[in-house]
Amino acid sequence: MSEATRILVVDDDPRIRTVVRRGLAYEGYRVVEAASGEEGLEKAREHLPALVVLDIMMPGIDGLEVTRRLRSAGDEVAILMLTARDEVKDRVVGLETGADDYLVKPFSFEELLARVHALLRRKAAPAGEVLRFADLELDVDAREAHRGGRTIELTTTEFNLLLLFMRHPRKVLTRDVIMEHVWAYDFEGESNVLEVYVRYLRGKIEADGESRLIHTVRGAGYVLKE
Amino acid sequence: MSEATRILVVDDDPRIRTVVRRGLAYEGYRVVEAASGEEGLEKAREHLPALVVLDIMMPGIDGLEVTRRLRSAGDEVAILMLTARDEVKDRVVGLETGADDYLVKPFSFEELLARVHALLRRKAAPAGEVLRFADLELDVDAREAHRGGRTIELTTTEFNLLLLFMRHPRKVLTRDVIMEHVWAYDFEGESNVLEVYVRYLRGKIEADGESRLIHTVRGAGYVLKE
DNA sequence: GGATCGTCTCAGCGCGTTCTAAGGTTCGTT
DNA sequence: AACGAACCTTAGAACGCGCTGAGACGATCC
Repeated sequence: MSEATRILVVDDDPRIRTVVRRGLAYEGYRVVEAASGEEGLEKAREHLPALVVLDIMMPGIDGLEVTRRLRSAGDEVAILMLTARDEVKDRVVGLETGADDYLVKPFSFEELLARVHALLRRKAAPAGEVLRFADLELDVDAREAHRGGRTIELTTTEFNLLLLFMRHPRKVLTRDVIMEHVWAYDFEGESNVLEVYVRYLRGKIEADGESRLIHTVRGAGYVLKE
Repeated sequence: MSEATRILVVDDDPRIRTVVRRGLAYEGYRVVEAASGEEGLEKAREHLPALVVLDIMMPGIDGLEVTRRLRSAGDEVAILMLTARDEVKDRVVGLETGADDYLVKPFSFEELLARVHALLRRKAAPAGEVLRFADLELDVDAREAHRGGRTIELTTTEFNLLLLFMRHPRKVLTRDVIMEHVWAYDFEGESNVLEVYVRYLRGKIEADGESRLIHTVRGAGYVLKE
């Protein structure tokens, strides 16, 4: 993506959060923090991170429950679980619940970074990935789309935008979220680039009499749905 | 692959060896066992495995030393290290020594299998002698290409670049990826070597009225496709 | 020492991509 | 129905990416 990958760090221990935040920020990631499971779920919805570093042991909603809720909401975000105890059971339960990998505390930052890289490579850009929605396909490797038997070439911005939609189908994406992900704008600078690019995309993927896929939600943003 | 992938399991604990051997054999791998570091080095030389599952704690030559010797002998085999103690230092030293990944004992077989798969995917080095794409052939041994009945001589850099494309057809390779693979740059300074070499390649493999094979993807990189 | 080959730098330019801006259209609210 | 806000559409300006040709530099061979 044009902008730095977002990572959400959920841990009730502020020291862990700080270490992880600083290290990942130094590596060029955009880091969002949450001090509890509740806050984690909220921030995940708000920022659409590519990966969540999630402590398993937390008061209130613990890491396992956060994972369960994210997954049952259809969120496929990469989850790296931090387990305090070194017990097979914990790790297995974590993976069964829907986490993608785990790391046993205490860990060095280098270990965390290695797992983060591996996960992002595996999850965010798996080889041969083809995203599908309705009769629309997005070939991530080739950076091209397919619909109605034709191949659709996309520019970088068009691709990034469509990728965001395809990764969050049926979910209303607000203007702010889209702008942050595709254009890296922190600030609304009064621009209609987004509308222009939605039009470009529609022109390419909704040719002729094909059904509309990118719908406008007035006052909110856009959704990918039938 | 024409033959089953070979995996060498080095551990002084026969129970571990048995569990791992049975599981991996069930998955279709050819498993070779060794009960000590010395035997491990010997079997590695003899069988040229694609991956070594290596216990770190062994009497005599331990896992770290085995790794060191393999690496200093130029062996790039994938190494998955088994560490008994859950101490950061052990794991980090293991990775620094040249291991590719580690697993903390006790582990479930599923965990082991996941790591083995990931490692093989990452490290696998397909040594095809002649790569083909469309009407273009790349003879890896002779380091020359063929198209339209003629033989195309390539310089080292041209060959490496074309090899990368041929190994990832129809996949957009970003500038960074190409630079890392072909030039091993940390890309500090801006350079357009890549563009220059793409031009050289195009000049050689897309002579006259032949169709374009290396396509530019503006803002991203290049793709090999029809 | 000269010639050839391979690698890489540099600067100018063309053109695709991105974005702005202005006017038009639709929608929701009253 | 009327109004303003939100969104759509279009054209074209501005930007910068990638292409190109020339040549500097070092290595190798004669």
